[in-house]
Amino acid sequence: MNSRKVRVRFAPSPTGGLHLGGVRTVLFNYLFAKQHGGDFILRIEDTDQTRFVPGAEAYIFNTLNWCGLTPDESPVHGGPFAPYRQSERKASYRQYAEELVKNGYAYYAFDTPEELEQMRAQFKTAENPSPQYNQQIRIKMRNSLTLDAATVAQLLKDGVPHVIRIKMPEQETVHFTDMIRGEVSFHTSQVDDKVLLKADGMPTYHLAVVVDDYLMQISHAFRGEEWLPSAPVHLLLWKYLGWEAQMPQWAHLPLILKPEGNGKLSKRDGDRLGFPVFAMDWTDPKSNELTIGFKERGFLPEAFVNLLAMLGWNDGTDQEIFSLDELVQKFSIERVHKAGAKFDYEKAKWFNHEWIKRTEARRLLPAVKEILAADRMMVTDDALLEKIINLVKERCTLLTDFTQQASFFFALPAEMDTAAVKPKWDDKKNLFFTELIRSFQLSTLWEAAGLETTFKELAAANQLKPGELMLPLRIMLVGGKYGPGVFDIAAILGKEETIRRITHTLSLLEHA
RNA sequence: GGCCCGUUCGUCUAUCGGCUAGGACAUCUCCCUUUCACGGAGGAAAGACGGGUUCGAUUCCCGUACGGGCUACCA
Repeated sequence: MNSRKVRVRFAPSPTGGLHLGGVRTVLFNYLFAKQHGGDFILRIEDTDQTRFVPGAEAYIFNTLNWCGLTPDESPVHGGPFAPYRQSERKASYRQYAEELVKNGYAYYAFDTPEELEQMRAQFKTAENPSPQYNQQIRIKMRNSLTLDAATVAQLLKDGVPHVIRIKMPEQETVHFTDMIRGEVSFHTSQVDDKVLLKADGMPTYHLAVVVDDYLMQISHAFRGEEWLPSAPVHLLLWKYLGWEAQMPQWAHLPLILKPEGNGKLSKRDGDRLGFPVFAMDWTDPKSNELTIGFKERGFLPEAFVNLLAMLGWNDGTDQEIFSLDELVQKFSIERVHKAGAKFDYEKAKWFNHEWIKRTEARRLLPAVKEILAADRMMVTDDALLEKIINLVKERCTLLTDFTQQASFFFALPAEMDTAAVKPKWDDKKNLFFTELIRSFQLSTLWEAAGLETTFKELAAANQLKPGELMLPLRIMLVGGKYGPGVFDIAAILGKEETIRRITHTLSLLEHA
């Protein structure tokens, strides 16, 4: 259809943490671009100066970096179409708005916020709870359509605050082909006269997105479904500005919904239901309130990207685990679902579990080290840690699970679940372990299989079932009813430490 | 309210007119394991409703219902 270079953009407004749905939009943009050998541009849409949040832009970059979705062009990466922050492009928008006015596609409006409020109050009825600045209303307002030319000229000359609004045509049907939804159409009589240029001289999203997509030669525009209703405004702007031939192809992505059904997923749902919604931790600079992120919850970026991709897309087979590279290869926008998807945290965790299981210990090492360090466990022996990771990773759903699964290798268990053995504890068992200590002391070869043999032979000699003794040994070494095979643990702990822990617990049981 | 979009197991989804409607998560049963997991076997579980079109509809069309989005000088 068009053979020009694929250029896509993600255009967030830096007002806080990056929502999971936002990251998915990035992902689909990225996949599409990379698959077609195109460029992925990050453009910051900071046209609302009242919503500036310090740190939000840096957060976006950190998040993309963590996910491995690096832009080719952005405020920090630079590029041939700089600047990539709309606030820095402010000067370029007015001319286009003025051009629209000159050609009769837009008009000046001098209504104050109070007047607008008044208008809404005045026309508000039960049937029409939110009156719009549309074809019926605009003739009742103060704008260059109702005021005579001289008055308008004077107002302009006096520097009276005003906006520029698009003049929606009366009887037209605007339609386009959405890459996901197919044919979509709107009747212009139902669309209001959106503000294009604000009184502060900044463009609204509607103008900025069209101008910048044009200037930056964007070929495909992917965004959330919540933008669908304003699509006719954008379509018309492309046409009125004379750029129709260069208009990108649109794709409106389905929304990510709350687990229990009603509405799109929000940060609040995560807080309420106990799962992350933001990609990474976000601390609101005003309230200092911390919102947990997937990263800090213990998700691998590979898993995060994978689960996001599967929310609304599949390759038509039963495959569910995809690497980023694989996604780049197999992704197709046509296979993206139309309907919104309810977010299922259980399934999200499953993806992470799968990725932990299939990721090499060596690559898990830095993250695990960090997690243990957060628990005051400084591990210096990488080789040892790697061995431990391999031993326990299949029972870790989140990276943070390594705290429980691995820390007993490095420190005496903080809690000793002696209650689990005490009810069935007797002198016979006590004797057995005393003897076990002795034979462990004598053993020259310290490895799992050998220890198990020693253990079982000794049990037989004492006429005890090994099964009755395994749990006590586990408690002695681990502190609780979890962890990998006991003899594997003993092998890693080493002779001295193993004996020390058995002795220690024995005395605990005696004095309890 | 208006406009727009959507609708297959509880959840994510496969199906592109003829299927015993498949898979995954969760759930249940069993096996493995005298910890917790992993793994294995099996079970229960779905086409919103009503009309068409058709030899035949989950699949195409139209209504209805339900769900969602938008309705700011926010994106």
